[in-house]
Amino acid sequence: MVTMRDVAERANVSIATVSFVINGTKRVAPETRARIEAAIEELDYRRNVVARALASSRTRILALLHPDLEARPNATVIQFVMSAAHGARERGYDLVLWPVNDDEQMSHLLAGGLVDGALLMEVQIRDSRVDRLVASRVPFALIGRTENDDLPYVDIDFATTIDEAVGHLRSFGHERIALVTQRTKAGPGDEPGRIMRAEAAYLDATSALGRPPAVIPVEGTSAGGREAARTLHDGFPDATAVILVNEGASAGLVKGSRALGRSIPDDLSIISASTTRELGEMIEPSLTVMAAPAPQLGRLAADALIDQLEGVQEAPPHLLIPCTLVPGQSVGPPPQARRH
Amino acid sequence: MVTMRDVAERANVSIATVSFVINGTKRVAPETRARIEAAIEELDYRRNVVARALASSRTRILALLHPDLEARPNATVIQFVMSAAHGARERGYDLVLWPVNDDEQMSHLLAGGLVDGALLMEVQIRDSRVDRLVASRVPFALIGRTENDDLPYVDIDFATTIDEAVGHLRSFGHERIALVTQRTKAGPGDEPGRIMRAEAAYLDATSALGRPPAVIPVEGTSAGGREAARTLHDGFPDATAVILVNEGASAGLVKGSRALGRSIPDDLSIISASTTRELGEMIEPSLTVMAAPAPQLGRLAADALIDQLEGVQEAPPHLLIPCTLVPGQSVGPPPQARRH
DNA sequence: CTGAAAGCGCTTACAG
DNA sequence: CTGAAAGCGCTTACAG
Repeated sequence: MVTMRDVAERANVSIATVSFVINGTKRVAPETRARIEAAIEELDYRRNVVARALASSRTRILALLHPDLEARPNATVIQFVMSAAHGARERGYDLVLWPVNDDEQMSHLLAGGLVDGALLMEVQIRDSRVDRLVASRVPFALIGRTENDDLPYVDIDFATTIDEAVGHLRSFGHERIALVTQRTKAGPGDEPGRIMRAEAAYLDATSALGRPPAVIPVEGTSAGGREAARTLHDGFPDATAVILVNEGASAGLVKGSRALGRSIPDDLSIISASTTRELGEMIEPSLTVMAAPAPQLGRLAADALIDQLEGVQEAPPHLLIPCTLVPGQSVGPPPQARRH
Repeated sequence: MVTMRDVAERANVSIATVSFVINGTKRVAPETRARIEAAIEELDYRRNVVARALASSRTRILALLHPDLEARPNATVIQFVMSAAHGARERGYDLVLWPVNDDEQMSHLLAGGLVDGALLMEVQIRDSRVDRLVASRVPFALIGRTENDDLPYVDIDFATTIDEAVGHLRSFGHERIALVTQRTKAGPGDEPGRIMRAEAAYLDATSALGRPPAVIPVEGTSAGGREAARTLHDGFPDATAVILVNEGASAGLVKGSRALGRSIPDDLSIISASTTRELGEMIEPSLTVMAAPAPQLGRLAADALIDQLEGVQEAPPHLLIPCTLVPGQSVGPPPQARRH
C-alpha cells in the first residue's frame, strides 16, 4: 500500500505539504505542488479514508436509518434510498444502510462514531427514534415530520397533494369521495405522519363539500386493497370516487372493485396518491396517480444534511414538495352525471 | 467523548487490557474483567469504530456496487439490497451503497480503503467491473456470474427456473412457447448473464419440443411489454404461451395482449420468471410467477463475503438457487386443447 | 494474566 | 511557503 509518506519522499517534501495539496487546505508553491501531483500520479496514490477520518474526526459517512421491513418496501421508499445514496456520493459522502427497528440498537450504532450524520425515514408523528437521534448529538435530517416542526426535515406536501386530488375529482363532478389509508400496527397517534396529514387534509376538503367523511384504513397489500373495495361497497355505497394514500393496496382496490362488478372509472373513480408513475401504468385501467417526488426528496435530504455538516446553511431546512398529478384512465365523471 | 483511556483509568488497568475484554482476544482474570465491564457500563463507553478500523486494518464495512440506474430498479433488485444490508448488519458489518457506472470511479472508491469487501450486482457475462475488482485486491462476491465460474458468486439458477416454467406450461399442453427477454443497451455478449442463461435454457427446452424458437427482446417497461404483445401477435401468432424474463415488461405484456383482443389465459398463457409474488398479485388476472429467491440471495451473498473475510470458508462459494413457482390465473390449457 | 509502547495513516495547530 | 511533531483512539506483538 502506498502511503502519504511514500509520496512525500518521492516529491522531497514533508507529509504535511502533501496533505495540503490533496485537501487544498493551504497554499503551496506551484513548483512544489507540481512535484507532489506528479508523485501522486506516478505512485497511483489514494489517500486512506479511514486514517483521514480518524485524524480529522470526520468520516464523511452518512447513515440511512430505515425500518427493517419484513414486508417489501414499496417503490417510493426505494426511490428515496437510491436518490439519497446518489446525492451523497456526488458530494463525496458514503451512505450506509441501517435497517433498525430497535431504538437501543440505533443509539448503539450512532455512538460508534462511524457516521457524521443520519437520515431518518418513515418518521412518525410521535417518534421515539427522533428523541434518540437528538440525544445522540449526531446531526440529522428527517424524511417526514414529527409534531415538532423545528427539526430539519424534507417531506411530501400531503395537504397540497390531497387538495389537488380532491380538486381533480371535483372537476369531474364528484362530491362523495372516500379515502383509503394505511393501517399501522402502532396505535393511533403513532402512525406515520403522512397518514395523519393526508387524513386531515381530506377531512378539510370533504367538510367543504358538506359530505360525511369516509376513511378506510387497510393493510398495504393486495389483500388490503380488496378489503377496501368490499368496505367501500358495503359501507359507503354512495361514494363515487376514492383517493388512496396506500401504495401497496392500489392494485388490490382496482381488482377488488371490478370483482364486485364495479367498472372503473364508470362506477368508481380512483386516484392513488404518493406513488410512482410506473405503478399507474402497470394497472388496468391505467391508474391516475399523484407521483411522489421521491427521487428529488432523497437527494434533497442528503444535501440538507451535508450542508448542515459543512456549515453551509443558515436555518434548519424545511422542505415540502407536493406530488404531481399524472392522469391515467381511472378517473371519469360520476355515474349520476353520466345518466343526465 | 469517552475513550478507552477513560475506561482504563476508572478500572485501574491499561488500555490493552480493556481492549482484550472488549474484543475477547485474550483471557483476562475474572475480577479484572468485572471491573472493566463495570467501568464500561458506568461510563456508557462505546468503542470508536474508526480508530479500531485504522489500528486493525479492518473496517467491517462492505460495499454494495450497483449500477446507478436512471430507470427505476425493479422490486427484485431492492430485495437483494435490503437483505444484503440486513445480513451484513446481523454479523456486525455495515453496508455502503455505491451507485457507480464508471469503472474508473469504482477503482477509485475501492482504493480508498473504506471497505473490507464488495458485493457486485447486475453482473454481466463479460464484465469489466469484475476485472477491476480482481485487480483491486479487495475481496468480493458476485450476485450473478461471468463466464468465469471460478469467482465467488451467488446467483439465481435460471436453467432450472426456465426448465420448470416450460414444464409447467407443457403439463397444460403447450408446445409453442415464446420467450420475452430484456433488451440491453450493451451489445450482445455484454448482456446480463440472466438473459443469456435463460435464453440458453429456453432454446434447449424448445428444441426438445421440436418447435422453432421465438425470442422477443424488449425494454423493461410497460411500453416494452406492450411492444412484446404486438410482436408476439404479429410475428409468432401460433405461440400459445409465453415466458417472461423481464420483470418490468410483465404488466405491459398482459395489458397489451388484452388490448389486442387476446384473453388470458384462454388465448395466451403467461409466466413471469424471476420476479416477486407481489407483482403477480397486482396484475389482473393474477400472474403465475417464478418468484426470485432475492431475499435469501442478498443475505447469502453477504454471508459468503464475510466468511471469506474472516477466513471461515474453504472454497469460493458457488451458490445457485432456482425461483419458486407461484401459480396465479394466467396459465391454462392452449386454445386447441380446449376446443377438443 | 497484565502493561508499556509502537504503530495504523492521516490532519492540524504551531514555528520558522 | 514548508516542516517537525503531536495527536486522532484504537490493536497488537513483545516482555515480564
